[in-house]
Formats: sequence, structure tokens, C-alpha cells
Amino acid sequence: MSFFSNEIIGWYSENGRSLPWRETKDPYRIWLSEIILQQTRVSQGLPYYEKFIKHYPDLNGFANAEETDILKLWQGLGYYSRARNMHKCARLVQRDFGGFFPSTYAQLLQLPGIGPYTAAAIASFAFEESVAVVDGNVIRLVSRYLGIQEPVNKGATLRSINTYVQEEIQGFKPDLFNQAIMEMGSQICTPKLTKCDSCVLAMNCQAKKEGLVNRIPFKSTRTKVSQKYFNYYLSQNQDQLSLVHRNSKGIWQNLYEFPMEESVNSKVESNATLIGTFQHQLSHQRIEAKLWKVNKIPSRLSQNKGIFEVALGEIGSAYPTHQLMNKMIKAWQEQLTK
DNA sequence: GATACGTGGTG
DNA sequence: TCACCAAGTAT
Repeated sequence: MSFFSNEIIGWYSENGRSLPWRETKDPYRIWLSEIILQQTRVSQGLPYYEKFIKHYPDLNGFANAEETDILKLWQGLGYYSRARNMHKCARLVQRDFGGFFPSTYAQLLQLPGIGPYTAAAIASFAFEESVAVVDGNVIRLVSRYLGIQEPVNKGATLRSINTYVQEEIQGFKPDLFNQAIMEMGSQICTPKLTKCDSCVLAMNCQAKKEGLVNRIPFKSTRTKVSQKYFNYYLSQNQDQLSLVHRNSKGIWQNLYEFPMEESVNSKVESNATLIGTFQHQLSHQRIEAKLWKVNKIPSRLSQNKGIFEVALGEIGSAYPTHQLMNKMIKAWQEQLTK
């Protein structure tokens, strides 16, 4: 009888939140929710989940859509490779599996955008395979419970956590166990303001015993953010705006934006009017963007051949754009109306 | 194994 | 203002 597993499942049965993807066994819906929730809070992802289900209630509709339509719905969520990989994945499942997701962890792991966590989530939630999920919640909760002081962003530490939960899940309903351990991590064993007072594991928690709850999980230093300078050029003829498709590797791949040129330092243009300067913070870059109003897009831009014209309304309805673009358009529109 | 990849919320 | 982080994956 495992204290750990019995306690978390007992707690979850009483305290688990009701969320739409917990009310279904449909692999498509579970897959959709799991991709959306990667590195994303429930409150941020929930509206997107509802939106996608409304537009694409099943895998076939999703697979038959164009990638740009998927990206348009995804707009604003970030980590856009998730949307691109989902589209690849949907078409692959449609083509190679007759529109039905494969049912095992090993097969799911082969699909685009599905890594160890998501494969375990779909296999356990949709198909009752006894494979434990290891996400940020699990890492935090288990490292505290066991008092692991080694960096959790190390392979060896991760493997020991995985070994522990894979043993604990044995003999329990895998979907229940996995939901329970993640819910405990997100609602009780939180990163800050940890709710140890209402934790059913507290009496056996090593971090609590040693007063290390606020020190664990320990992470070795992360990479620092780089500063970048983007210059965007806004050219308007009649109601038509110049736009380009980002084909390059790197951020915002396959999204649309105004013609742009990067500079080494903050730029000063002489033949353009500055509409505004915008700070955009990413996890790994800090971008200072300047939006310049010009009569004609400078011919020196490398992307020159890819420029096309489109009405503002069309951008809003059909062209996926990143949040910096949305920010710039909004500021420009507000200037025009005053 | 380290790094790139978004966005918005929190203390 | 700023560091940290939220149901990770690909390369």
C-alpha cells in the first residue's frame, strides 16, 4: 500500500477541478489540450481549447484545414511550433492511422510535437496505459517530497524522478494517478506560497522536514536573454498594407508581419516617421521594435521579393500575426483616431 | 546536453 | 523593474 499514491488520489477525488478535457476520453481532445497546455497556464489555454473545439470538433476537420488557419486560431498563444507540429501530426494520423490516434506510449512518442510528457498523458488519459507523466508539476512535487537537492534540469535527476513515479503508479488507475499528481503540484505544491498546511503528503515530505520547500526544486542557471533591435516599415497605398511571410528559422516562423530589418543598435531613420517604439520581452530575447511610416518600403530589405499587399481587415481575419505585430497595429490605429 | 522557442502572470 | 515560471519539444 503506497502512502503517496493513495493520498494524492484520495485528495484529487475530493478536490480536483472540473476541466473540459477531463470529461472526455476522446484522444483528439486530450491531444489538443495537452499541446495547448505545454508551458502554458490553464487560464491562458482554456479559451484556445474552446475555440479549437468549436472550429474543429474532430481530427479530420483539423487535418483538412490549412496550416495558416491553425496558426490564425493559435495566434497569441506563443510557441508557434506547437501549432505547426499539430497540423503535421493531424495529417500524419489521418494518413497513416485512418484518423485514429495510435494507442501506445511508444507509438505516440513518434508523432510530431509529442514528447515524453505528452505521449504519457495521452496514453494514460485516453487509453489507460500505466505510464507516469513527468511535467513541471511532478518534478516540483516529487523533488520536494523526496528532498532532492540536485539540479532538476539534469538528466540523471529527471530519470530518478521518473523512476519514482513509474513505481508509484503501479496498481492504480493511471489516468487518475496522473491527474492527481499534476493537480497536487499545480494547486498545493505550488512554486511559491506553497500550501503545505493543506497538503496530504506533508507528514512524509522531506523538504518540509528539512525546511527546504522554498529551495527545492533547485535549477542550475539558465541562459540569459539577448537584446535585439527590429525596424518595421509601414507602407500604405489606398487601404493596402505591405506584409511579408516569415519563412526564416527562429521566432514566429510562418507568421506574417510588416517588412522588417534588424539593426545592431537602436536605429534612427531620416526618411521615415516614427510611429512608435515597442519593448517586447520573450523568454530568450528582449526586442526593441521601432515602427516607421514610409511612403515606400526601402529597396535594400532582403525580404523585398516576398512583399505583398493586403487590407488591414484581411490581416485581422486571415493572417496569423504575433503579439508584437498586434501591439504595433493597435498603437498605429489609436494614433489615427486622435 | 544545451539552447531556442512566446506569452502573460506573480511576488 | 525584474526574475521566475506554466501540463515541453525539437534540434
